[in-house]
Amino acid sequence: MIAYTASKIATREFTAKAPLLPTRPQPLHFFAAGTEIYGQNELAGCIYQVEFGAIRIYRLLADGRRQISSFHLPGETFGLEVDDRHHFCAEAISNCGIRKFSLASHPEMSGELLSLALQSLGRAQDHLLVLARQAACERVGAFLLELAERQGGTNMIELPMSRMDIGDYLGLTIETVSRIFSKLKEQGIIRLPSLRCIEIMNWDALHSMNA
Amino acid sequence: MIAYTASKIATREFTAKAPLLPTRPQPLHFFAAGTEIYGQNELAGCIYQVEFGAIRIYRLLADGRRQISSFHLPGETFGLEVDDRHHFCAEAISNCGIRKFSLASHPEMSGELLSLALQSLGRAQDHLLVLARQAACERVGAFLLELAERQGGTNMIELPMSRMDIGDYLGLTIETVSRIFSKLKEQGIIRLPSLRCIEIMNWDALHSMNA
DNA sequence: CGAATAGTTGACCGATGTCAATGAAGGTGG
DNA sequence: CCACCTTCATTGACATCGGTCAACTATTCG
Repeated sequence: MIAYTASKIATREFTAKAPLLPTRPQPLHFFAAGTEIYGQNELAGCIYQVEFGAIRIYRLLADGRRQISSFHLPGETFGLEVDDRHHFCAEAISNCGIRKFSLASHPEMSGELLSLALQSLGRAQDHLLVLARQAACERVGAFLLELAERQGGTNMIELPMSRMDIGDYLGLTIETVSRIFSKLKEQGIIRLPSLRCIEIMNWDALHSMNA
Repeated sequence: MIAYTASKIATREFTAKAPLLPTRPQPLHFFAAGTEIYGQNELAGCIYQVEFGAIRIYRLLADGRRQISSFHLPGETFGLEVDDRHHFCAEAISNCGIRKFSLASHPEMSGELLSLALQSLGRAQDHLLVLARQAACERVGAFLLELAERQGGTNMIELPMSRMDIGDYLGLTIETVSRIFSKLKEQGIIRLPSLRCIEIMNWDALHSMNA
């Protein structure tokens, strides 16, 4: 659908991360930005690992509200479900390369599943805390810290996702997200060299937003 | 600490639920209302099953804000952690009887762990959706439906927890929780025979609050 | 270069939080 | 058994944060 240009494949996305599933090389599947990797109610049974690009996992409510439960960056895995159906959609945010592992045909992976499930659980619980008890600016702060950490602790955060994605992840509107970015910029806590890039100038300030 | 009176042990709390861990009878531990079952940062490694009573799992932020991530009713299990430490506190809401299964000394239970983890994950994800994208009255509606379902689909819901617990679970203040209960009562959707008991009069209305 | 899309900013409003007063329930001691 | 006291819940008045609507700006893509 969308031309696959080199510029889309950001350099940092090739950084290696805990390679959980190196059983044997699986073919790399490409997904253009915006395309669906799997849909709600489809049969589950595979684990996906991001090679490059970024993906979002989300649900839709009947009235169109969307809730993004997680983003996944290179090296990270997704696709594990509570039962044999997908309860979420997975979509490529940017152009992606993804490796797919069928659980049925890789029984040697079953040992990994518990640790994958626990990792997902831990992230969900952390996210829960943010959504339940943090104000908008604290949510954005937590989001930036989380992204920075998952990108290796760098000052220069790359944002593969749109403001709308961020809002749907944090339970905020795009306007609020935008306003808070502007406020943090005014306060010298971050810089915004470009729309999809944030430089953290004051880590302490970000950390002190959270308890 | 608190006298253990028969009246505290509500009758419904003995109803059997999916007995996940019937490996062999474990001694029943008693916890008085308000007492801690385990604390944050303590060593983990056990699974707990509620025999009767109710417990809350929560974290505290530095400024005192509390987030309750889950409640557990008779038959349900809790205590599984992402690593070897507890990241949450567990407290008895009412007087409780609890069975404790050490993972180390019950290797035959390891098969259950994945399904326990996935069940926790599923609940966390559902809760996430509620907190991220639902208004206060929708949250309360979802909470009532969840409790009713976990109590066997009954119309008469017993609330073992205080308004403050409910607020800390739903990311609301006690005043808001109280106001919404009052509003639902006015609209004839629920009745409040007593503080800790809610009768659902109009299921459709509750369901239609959520998407 | 122009159109479409994404992001920012401002004005305004409403939902929810805060603070305070009142009311109800349950436990304790007389 | 009653009265008091403490704790919990409800209700109201008001403030505030964040959402909504709308205009404007910037960026991207054709």
